[in-house]
Amino acid sequence: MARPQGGAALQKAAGPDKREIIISSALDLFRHYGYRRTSMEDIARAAAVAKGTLYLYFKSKDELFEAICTSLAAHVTESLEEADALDLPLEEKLNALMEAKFGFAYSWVLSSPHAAELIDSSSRLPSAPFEKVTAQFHDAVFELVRKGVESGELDPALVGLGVRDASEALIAAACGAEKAPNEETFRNQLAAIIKLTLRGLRAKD
Amino acid sequence: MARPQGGAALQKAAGPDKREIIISSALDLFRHYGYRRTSMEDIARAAAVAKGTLYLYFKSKDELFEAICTSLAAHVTESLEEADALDLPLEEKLNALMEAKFGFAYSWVLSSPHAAELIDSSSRLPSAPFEKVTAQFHDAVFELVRKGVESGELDPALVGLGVRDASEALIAAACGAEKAPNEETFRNQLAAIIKLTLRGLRAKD
Amino acid sequence: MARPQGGAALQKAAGPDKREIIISSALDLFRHYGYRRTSMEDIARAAAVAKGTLYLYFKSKDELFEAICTSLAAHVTESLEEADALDLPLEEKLNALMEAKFGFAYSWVLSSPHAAELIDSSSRLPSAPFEKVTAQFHDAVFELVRKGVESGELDPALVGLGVRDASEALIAAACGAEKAPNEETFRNQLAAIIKLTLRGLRAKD
Amino acid sequence: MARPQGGAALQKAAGPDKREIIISSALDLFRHYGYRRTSMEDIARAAAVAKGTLYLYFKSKDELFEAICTSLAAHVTESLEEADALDLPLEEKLNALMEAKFGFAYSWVLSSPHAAELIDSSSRLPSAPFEKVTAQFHDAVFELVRKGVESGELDPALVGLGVRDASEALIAAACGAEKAPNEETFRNQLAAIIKLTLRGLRAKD
DNA sequence: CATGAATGAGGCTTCATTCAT
DNA sequence: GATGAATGAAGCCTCATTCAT
Repeated sequence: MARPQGGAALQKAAGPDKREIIISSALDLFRHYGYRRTSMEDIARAAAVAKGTLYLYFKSKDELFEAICTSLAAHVTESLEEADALDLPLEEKLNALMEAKFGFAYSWVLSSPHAAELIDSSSRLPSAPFEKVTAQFHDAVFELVRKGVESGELDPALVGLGVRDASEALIAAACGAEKAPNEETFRNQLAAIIKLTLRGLRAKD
Repeated sequence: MARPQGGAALQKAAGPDKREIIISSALDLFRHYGYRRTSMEDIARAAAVAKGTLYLYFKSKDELFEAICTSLAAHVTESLEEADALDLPLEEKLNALMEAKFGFAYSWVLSSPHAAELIDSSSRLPSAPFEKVTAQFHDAVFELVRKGVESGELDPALVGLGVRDASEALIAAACGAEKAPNEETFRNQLAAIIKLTLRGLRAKD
Repeated sequence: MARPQGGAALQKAAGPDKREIIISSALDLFRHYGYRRTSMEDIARAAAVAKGTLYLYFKSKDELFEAICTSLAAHVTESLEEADALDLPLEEKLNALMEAKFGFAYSWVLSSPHAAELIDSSSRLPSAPFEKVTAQFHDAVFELVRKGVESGELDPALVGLGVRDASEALIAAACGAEKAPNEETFRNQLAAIIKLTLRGLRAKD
Repeated sequence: MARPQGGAALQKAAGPDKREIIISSALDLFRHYGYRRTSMEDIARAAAVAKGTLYLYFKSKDELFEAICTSLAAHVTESLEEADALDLPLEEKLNALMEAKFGFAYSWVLSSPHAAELIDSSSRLPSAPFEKVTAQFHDAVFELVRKGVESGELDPALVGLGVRDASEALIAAACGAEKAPNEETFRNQLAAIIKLTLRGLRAKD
C-alpha cells in the first residue's frame, strides 16, 4: 500500500516549478501503477503537496494526464528536430529518427507494465499534442524516403508501393519494436527491422 | 448512461448458451468503453440478465475477463492451425499466419479504441491462454523462416541476423500493422510490411 | 468454500423426515459457521435438497431458525421432565435439573463458537418455545428450593433472600457455567457453582 | 447558531473529536440493531457525516468495531483498577470488582438485545483488548480469594475446590447475572450470587 | 413435490473533487 | 496560494427469495 515517494520531494527543495514536480511525480506513478490505480492522493504524496494543490495546477486528473502528454510530446518534438537536423546517410538517418520517436517514448512510457493503459487513457483525451508530433514524424520519414527515391537509392515500386505507402510501412514496422520487453531488445529489434525493411526498399544496382 | 445493448437481446431469444451471451456482451462493452469503464451493471444490462446472474457464470469481473481471453485465444489458435496446415509459397504462407494471428485479434479486439487497456488488463491476470497461442505463433514463423533458409530462398546473414532474430523481427514488424485505424489499412500495411521485410531477407540470386 | 455436508445425506436414504434432515443440517451449519455466514445454499447442500425445497418446509430462513429452536426446546423439555421425575437428594436433584437445562443447550448450541450469534438471532424472533421451557425450569428449581426450606435443609433468609430470589440466584449462577470453553470445564464449573451456592443456602445445624 | 438538538448534533457542535462521535454513534446502533443489521450508511447518518468520512477514521467496518471494543475495554480496565485500589472487606471488595467488570459491560453492551452478537463478532476479531482486561480481572479475583484463604476467612477445600477453581467458580457464577433483564435485577442478582457463593466458601468458625 | 437458474435489493469500500480555513 | 477533512456517487459482490419447469 505504502508507495515510494520517489525523488520528487527532493526536487521540491530546489523549487524549480511545482507544476513540473507534479507532472514528473505523476508520470512516475502512472508508469509504475497505471492510470486508474494511481490516485490523486498518491500523486499529491509523491509530489509532496496537498491534494487540493493539485487542483490549483490542473483542473482534473484527466487534465493532469493531458499535461503529461503535452510535456512528453514536447520532448519528442525536440528529439525529433535534433535528429532531423543531422546530415547522415539514409539508414543512419532513419535510425536516428526512429530512435527519436520510439526510443524516447519507450524509455519513458512503453517500458512500463502499464503502458497499454496509459495509451488507452490518452486515447480518451483530445490527444492533440501527440497528433502534431506524430504528423511531424511521418513527414520526416516520408521526406527521407522521397529523397532516397530521388537519389536512386530506394525503389518502392519494386514491391509495388508508392512513396507514401512505403514510408508508412517503414513506420508501422518500426512501431512493432515497442513491444519489446526491455530496452536492449527494443534497440536490437528496431535496428533489425530497419535493416530488413530498408533492404526491402532498396533499388537494384 | 444509456448504452447500446448490442445484438445480445436477439441471441437471448435463441437461448443457445447464456454464458456465451454474457461473454459476447461483455467483449462488446469492453471494446467500446474499456475494462474499467464497463461496470458489471452495464454487462448485465447488455446481456439482458440480472447483475447476480453474472456471478452464476463467473466468480468475478476479472474471471469474466479471463474467460473472454480464453475464448479469444481459442479462436486465434484455431485460425492459426488452419493457416499452418496450408501448403503455400513462403510469402503467402507468412501472410496467412500473420492474418491468422493479427487479423483475428484485430477485428475483435484491437480495432477497439480501448484495446490497449484490455491488453493491459490481461497482463495483470494469469494470461496463460494468450501465452500459449503466442508461443505457437512464434514457432510457426520461426519454422517458416528456417525452411526458407534451408531451401536457399532466404538468407538472414546478409543483414547480419540469425534465423531466430530474423523471425522475431518479422513478427515485430508485422505487429506494427495493428495500430492501423481500420481493417483495410491494416491489411494493406500488413501486406506491405511482409513484402518489405521478406525482400529484405531474400538471398541474392 | 466447500463445506462438509455432515452425515445428513446419509440420513436422507433412511428417509425419516425431510423436515428433520433440514433442521439438523441447518443446526449443524449454524453451530459451525454462525447464522449469517450460513447461506440457504449451504443448508440445501448439506441437506441434499434443492434450495427451493427449503421453502416448501419453511417460509424463510428466520422461520427455519425458529423451527430449530422449537425442536431444541422440545428436547430440553423432555430432559427436564425426566430429571424432574427423579427422586433424589437435594444437591443431586439440582444437578440433574441444571444438567438437563444447561447441559443439553451446551452440547448442542453453546459449545459452538457462534453460540452468541445464534442466541442473538433467537432474540430477534418470537422465542415462545424457549420461554415455556424456561418457565418450567424456573418453576422446578423454585419448587426444589421451597421443599428444601420446608424440610429445614435450606434457609435463604440467612443471606437475606426469599425463596424466589434464592432459586433465581441459583439459576443465574449456574448460567455462568455456559461460558466454559469445553464440556468438561462446563460440567466441573456447574458442579462447583452448585456446591458453592447450595452451601451458601444451607441452614445452620 | 441555533440550539443544538439531539445527542449527536450536540457533540458535533462541540466538535471534540469526530472519531469519538463515530464510535459512540456506532456503539449505539450496534447495541440497538446488532453488528450485521447496522450498515455503514446507518452509522454515517447517525454520526452526521458522509459514508466516506467513516473511512478516514477506520479502515473498515471491522476495524471500527474493534476500535469500539478497545474503547470499552479501556473503560472497564479503568473501573477495574479503581475497584482494585480500594481497601475493603472481602465481600465488598468482591462486589466492587464484579460491578466494575460486569456492571460496566452491562450498562453499555450487555443490556443490548444484541449483545451476544456483538460479543460473537468480537470473537471473530483479534479481541486482544478484551483478553487483557479479562485476565486482569481473573487475577484480581484470584488474589482476593487467596488472601481470604490466607487470613482463614475462606476455605475452598470444604467444598473440594482449590483456590484457582474457587475463584473461577465465583467469576462464572457472577457472570450469570449478566442475563438479567434490567440493571436493577442485575445488581440484585449479582449481590445475591456473591453472598451465596461467598458463604459457600466460608471457613467454619 | 422438487428443482435450481434467475433475481435485485442492499452491503462495503474507493476516490476524484470541493471548500472552509 | 496551500491545505486536507469531508463528500457522495459509483463500483463489485452476496444471498434470501421466487418461479417456470
